[in-house]
Amino acid sequence: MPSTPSPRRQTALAPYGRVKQHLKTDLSQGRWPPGTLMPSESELVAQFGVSRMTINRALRELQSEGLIDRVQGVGTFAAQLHRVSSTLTIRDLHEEIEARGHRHHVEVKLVREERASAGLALQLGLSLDAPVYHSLIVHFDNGLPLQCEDRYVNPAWSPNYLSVDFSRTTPTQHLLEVAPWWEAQYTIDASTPTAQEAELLGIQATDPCLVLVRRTVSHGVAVTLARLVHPGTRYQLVGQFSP
Amino acid sequence: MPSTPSPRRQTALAPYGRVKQHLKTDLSQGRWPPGTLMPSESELVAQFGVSRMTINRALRELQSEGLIDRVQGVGTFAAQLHRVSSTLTIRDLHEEIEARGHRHHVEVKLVREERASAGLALQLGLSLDAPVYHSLIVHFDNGLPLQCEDRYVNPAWSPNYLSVDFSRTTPTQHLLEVAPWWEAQYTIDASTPTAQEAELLGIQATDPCLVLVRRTVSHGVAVTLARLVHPGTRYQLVGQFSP
DNA sequence: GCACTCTACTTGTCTAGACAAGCTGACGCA
DNA sequence: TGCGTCAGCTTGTCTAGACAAGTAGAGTGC
Repeated sequence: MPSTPSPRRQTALAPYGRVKQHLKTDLSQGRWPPGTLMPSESELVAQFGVSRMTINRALRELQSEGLIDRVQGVGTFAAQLHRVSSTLTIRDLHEEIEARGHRHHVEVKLVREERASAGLALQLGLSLDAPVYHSLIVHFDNGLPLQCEDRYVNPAWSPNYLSVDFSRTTPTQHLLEVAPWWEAQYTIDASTPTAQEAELLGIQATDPCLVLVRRTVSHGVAVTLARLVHPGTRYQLVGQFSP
Repeated sequence: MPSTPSPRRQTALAPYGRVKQHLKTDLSQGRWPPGTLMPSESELVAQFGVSRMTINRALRELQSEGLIDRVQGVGTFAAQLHRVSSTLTIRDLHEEIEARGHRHHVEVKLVREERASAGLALQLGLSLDAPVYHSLIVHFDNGLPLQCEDRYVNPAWSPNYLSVDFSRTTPTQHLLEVAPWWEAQYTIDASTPTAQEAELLGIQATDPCLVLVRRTVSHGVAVTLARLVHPGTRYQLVGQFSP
């Protein structure tokens, strides 16, 4: 996201940055309540003594940050702030654990070819009973099970998925290489683990778990469907946002 | 976020949009692997036959989307894609339920002034035993308890918090009015509810819950600390992202 | 009252040129 | 060899002007 740019340590901000900063401050102090018409570009040109392109860039970036709404032919308005969206960073678990200075290792419980069930075929865009790769891997943080990764992979994307050494490369890393470009939808909820998951994670079947289900699509073709189960007591998603 | 803009239904994209689209396509097809040097602005000017400002805008937006890295004096590089960040939209529960066409109502269990405990004082930036407002509200979706909202509010931000009619205005809405500008940190995890929460939500004390703890800060001053507990079987966070 | 047109204003975008700032490598000198 | 200088590249930004496209309101004619 285009944040107020290159601070230029101690030095004056670039003009467009000054304009942005000024408007941001005013907005945050309640001048122009949400929905209010703000000054037009030409008014700001006069006020700041810069060219219209400079004003325009400042306003365009504020718009991309969701702070203002602009309507061609009408004007610029302070944004309604009801939507609350946040960036949530989900890093590859291996990186995340190493970044914490902990030791990461995995146990590969299963890597094999299976036949797609009806639901799975639908999710991955395969035909019924088509071959599909299935892996079941448990990730450990300093020897403690942290994630149970149950993953189905579309063989079209990774024909050699079955022969990857997952003790060296996590499936996420591998798939990022074969499909560096993708989109994903995910759901997060809390539920209890399956009996197998409970056993693999070394927890009780009644212990709450944070379950993240993620479906990844690349160029319109499904790549993988993953169910990531974390013991609720050991794992937390963190993030931050502003309106 | 600045996505490829104004589609101009069926019409040709604006030149800067064409450049963006072209580069995006090439990037997604693996020309310029991550870290590779991409064409310079002047090369792109020659290639696309547009002015440098137009190329610059396209590149600047691609950069703000995290697709490329640019270094002054050196060049433009295809971005490393290991970081996976996503936008997660958390709307006001009232809006969310109404948007689903469901009926939303609340039961206010508690609204009162209390004295800040040590931990709470620290989180809200108050002194020990300072007055703090505490509300406990249960939100219902079509009559089914969906969220238990346990909230502490800094009286400095909302002196009349105790007299707000929360059956008409949710605390979120109210606080958005008194502090329209804020930042928040949150954690999401799965755990079991407290005995009180289980009772309020009509679930077993062993049922997994999705717990969202959010601390909101405005102008450097803590506004509120909220613990939102959802029955895991009834609530799901959804989102999507691309690298 | 109603529909139309026309004008003034808004944002959206592009251009050609300019200067600043930062990096790299070649060159020349001690 | 080692070091400093400098040319030539890069991106970062600003400018003044231009035209396009969209909107709202005033005025006009029926």
